[in-house]
Amino acid sequence: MRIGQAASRAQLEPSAIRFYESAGVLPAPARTDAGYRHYDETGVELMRFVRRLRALELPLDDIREIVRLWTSGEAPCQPVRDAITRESEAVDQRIAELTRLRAELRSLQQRMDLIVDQWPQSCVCHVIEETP
Amino acid sequence: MRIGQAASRAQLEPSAIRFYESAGVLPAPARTDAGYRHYDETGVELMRFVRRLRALELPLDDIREIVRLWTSGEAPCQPVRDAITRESEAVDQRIAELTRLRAELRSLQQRMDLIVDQWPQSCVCHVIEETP
DNA sequence: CTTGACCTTCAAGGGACTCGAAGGTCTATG
DNA sequence: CATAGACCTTCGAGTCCCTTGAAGGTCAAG
Repeated sequence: MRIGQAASRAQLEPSAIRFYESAGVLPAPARTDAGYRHYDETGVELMRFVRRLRALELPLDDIREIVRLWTSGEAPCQPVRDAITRESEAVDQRIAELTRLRAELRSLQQRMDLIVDQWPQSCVCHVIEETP
Repeated sequence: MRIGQAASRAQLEPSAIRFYESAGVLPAPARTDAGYRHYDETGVELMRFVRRLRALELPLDDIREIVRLWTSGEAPCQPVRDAITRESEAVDQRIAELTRLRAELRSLQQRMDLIVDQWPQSCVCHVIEETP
């Protein structure tokens, strides 16, 4: 099948597939006489595998290595576990950051609403200037 | 003062200041005879203002507009409130996404640990292949 | 006079793609 | 058989927010 159908079956964009190929994540497929990429079931399976790993927001560098082992017949279990561990920690950190940020934004909103209620004409921006 | 001192007083990198200037966020400062950028207190204050808005992870496009009003004497209160509202919603959404992702990652980790405990030699990657 | 710290500009890189342009191919229909 | 329209190709540039590096100029202290 050609890239469009492979893409829709793997739930990826054709542009993403071409990008993964150019980035060395997916192997270069066979070509038809006209130069069209030609994929088989295995190719689509590999795309799905990549999509699932990307859905976990693993970096492409990790996925490339995992796919390399996978396609060379070696089980990439340990790299997968390691990548998931790293990603898990990164996600925890980012959630903590965003939680702090959300509190900060909420507090700013409340203070600005308060000021607008009390002195409708006054400027509200100085609340930004308080924090160091 | 020159860019280095301004940067350390505003808690920004010199490269960031140059970038903000090139991006039209900070105004171009005066120059010494040798071509060095020369900043005064107002310049540093503006840098601090920008840093605080960036610490809220507001996009530079919003900050550029806010700074434009600010430096033209107009109070940018409403744009600031709007930008903070947008950012607040974006942060809420991202936290929700990451929370789902964290649950997914935790679940994968647990299932993989379980498999490794029970069948130490078996491949663990097929847990990735279950999800659609 | 030299050393070292600071400054200048410009170009490139990172991450993970998407989009557009210019052009080739395939298929169904009139 | 011609042609419309859907699909494919490559390549380059754009997104976002800076950082890093190269090549070179300036300044103060020793």
